[in-house]
Amino acid sequence: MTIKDIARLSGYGIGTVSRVLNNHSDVSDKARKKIMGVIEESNFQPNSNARQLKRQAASSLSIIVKGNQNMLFADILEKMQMLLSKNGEIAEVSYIDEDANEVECALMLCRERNPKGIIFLGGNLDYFDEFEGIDVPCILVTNSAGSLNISNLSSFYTDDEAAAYKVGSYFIKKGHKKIGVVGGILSATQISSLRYAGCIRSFQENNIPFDEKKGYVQCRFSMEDGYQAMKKLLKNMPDVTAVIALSDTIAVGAMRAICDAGKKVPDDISVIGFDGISLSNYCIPRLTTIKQDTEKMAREGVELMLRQIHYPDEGRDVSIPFKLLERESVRNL
Amino acid sequence: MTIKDIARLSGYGIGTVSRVLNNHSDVSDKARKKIMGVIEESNFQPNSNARQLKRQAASSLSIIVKGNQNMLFADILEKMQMLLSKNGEIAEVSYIDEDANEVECALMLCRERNPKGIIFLGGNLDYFDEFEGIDVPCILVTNSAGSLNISNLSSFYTDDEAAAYKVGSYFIKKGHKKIGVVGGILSATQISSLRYAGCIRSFQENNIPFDEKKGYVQCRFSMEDGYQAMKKLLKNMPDVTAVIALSDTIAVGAMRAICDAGKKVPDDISVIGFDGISLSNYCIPRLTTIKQDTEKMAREGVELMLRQIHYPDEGRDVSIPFKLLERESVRNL
DNA sequence: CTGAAAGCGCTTACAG
DNA sequence: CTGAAAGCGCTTACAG
Repeated sequence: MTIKDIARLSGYGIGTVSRVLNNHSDVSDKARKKIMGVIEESNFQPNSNARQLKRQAASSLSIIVKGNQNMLFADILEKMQMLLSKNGEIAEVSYIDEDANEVECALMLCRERNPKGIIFLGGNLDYFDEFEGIDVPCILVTNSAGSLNISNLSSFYTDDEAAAYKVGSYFIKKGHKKIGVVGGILSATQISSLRYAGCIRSFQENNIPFDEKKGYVQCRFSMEDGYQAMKKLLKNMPDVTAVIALSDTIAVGAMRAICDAGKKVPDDISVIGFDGISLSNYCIPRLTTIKQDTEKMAREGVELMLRQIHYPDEGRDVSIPFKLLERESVRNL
Repeated sequence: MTIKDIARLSGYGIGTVSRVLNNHSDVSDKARKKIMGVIEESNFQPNSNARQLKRQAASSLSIIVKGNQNMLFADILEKMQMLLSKNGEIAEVSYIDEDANEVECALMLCRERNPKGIIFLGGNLDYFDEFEGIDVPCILVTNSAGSLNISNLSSFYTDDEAAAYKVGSYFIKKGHKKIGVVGGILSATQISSLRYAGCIRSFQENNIPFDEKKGYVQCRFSMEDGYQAMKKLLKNMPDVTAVIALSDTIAVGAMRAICDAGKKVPDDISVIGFDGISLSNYCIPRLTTIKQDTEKMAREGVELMLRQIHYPDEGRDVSIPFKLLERESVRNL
């Protein structure tokens, strides 16, 4: 069933059918009615490849999410889609692996789907040197792209270094001196490096001794990895009293490992996570964590995108305030 | 940059360029080399809309996932993608809302992307009466489509009724008599209805009194909803000793609510979940749950899809055995 | 082995 | 308000 069939069936030309399909105003009511009838009856749906090919015009937005299982991104995505649909925009979302190249993915999207704009949930700055092929407005969320200085690339991010510094300082203020860090593979993700750097700075400024070899166990962002990393940390530092987990997911795994080692959170070991995903408020004990303001990231990101679609604009690089949520997983020493 | 430019730049015709692009054998080495050089140099990428429009031939598989935050589906998806890529197949995945119409989505995909086959992760049988427009092989996972009798629709599922029956009976065998059920909105999801029916059957066969009005609190599949539902159940049935949560996510919320009410799992109240997602093994206490065999679902689903792509075949409706994982959230009464 | 041409299903000036 | 026609960027018989 093609537009030709509809034209034949309705007795009009394909041009008129196309106009009806695209809601143009210059069609007689009679023609519109007749054609609509045939379309509905035959359940016709225009071929979107032909449509895209012809109009070369952008139809929707694209969102690229790094990681299938990332609960933080799932949260932001949900909020963004709500805002977008409230503004009459549709977004196609593509999930890629946590380590995959998002810019390559964006390039492909540009060719195939021709989006009006692209939102990246998570990103690795290393990949962005191929960015020149992309000329629609882009927004990167949770990472800063400020250092790249690309005019059609904005970013909304949490200051991870400062957040981690706050976590470290908080532990120290609570009297902790034997602090360990689990999670994040430094070479792979900027977020980990930034958070780790913040931890280190807090230790140094407060003269807290820290043995990088023993006190820091790298791992991927999953519960199982957090679990294994914590077990290792417990071996490296049997007297550890406070653990900074570089994400909530890792923290949940770490708390389980602490429990399995016969210790209690926070009585024996205190734990703080990052992100503030929903789970952090339902685990037992409730996790003290850095809450990223996903609400604000989603809102400001979408607003800027909507604006830029219409009026090309300078890129922005906006740090979104975070908050340390004090809950049940930390005790005073 | 189009195929025409490449033809001009290389001194060959567009037909030859196209043949090189599609790896046809009937091209001279000289031409291939020259053209490849130009392609690489100019970083040319064929327009996939034109390609799709022309060849009308299926290129990849599609996977439709119902729910962004569904950790069970994320797990199955990951396994399927691994298997698919091992077999040289690529799958495009589309996420839709937990309540959205997956058949509508599939129909759109068929028009736009022309997939070789479609895999549904989750599905609502009510939507499948519009299925006739789809004629590629389809696989539905975690639901049974057997009752539909559609020849190009197979399903791999857990027998939810039997699983719930087993959970109910297990509690009863452990001496529990005051049993509550949280989660799942019966009118919205078949899975909930099936699981609930299994619970009821176990109660009836064992003469356990059950007041549907008080003992069953419906809720959506999230921790927050599980939390609220459990609070309500606690009010309805202050003497409840065992809770069947219709998913692990709900169970985690429920355990938190129990804890906030000053009670302990499993000492005061036992909890069992469904699905066996990763989290169920890291929460405190570890959750006793029905483990769906995602490994097997993924493997058998992908295998059948691969076979059907090549040799059209009858649909199958296969129940995948589940397992009750006995962990730490249940006690003997 | 190669090129010229038809055609995939649409949209949109253009002419009436 | 409407139709005939050009053309989006490809692929693939067809003819050589």
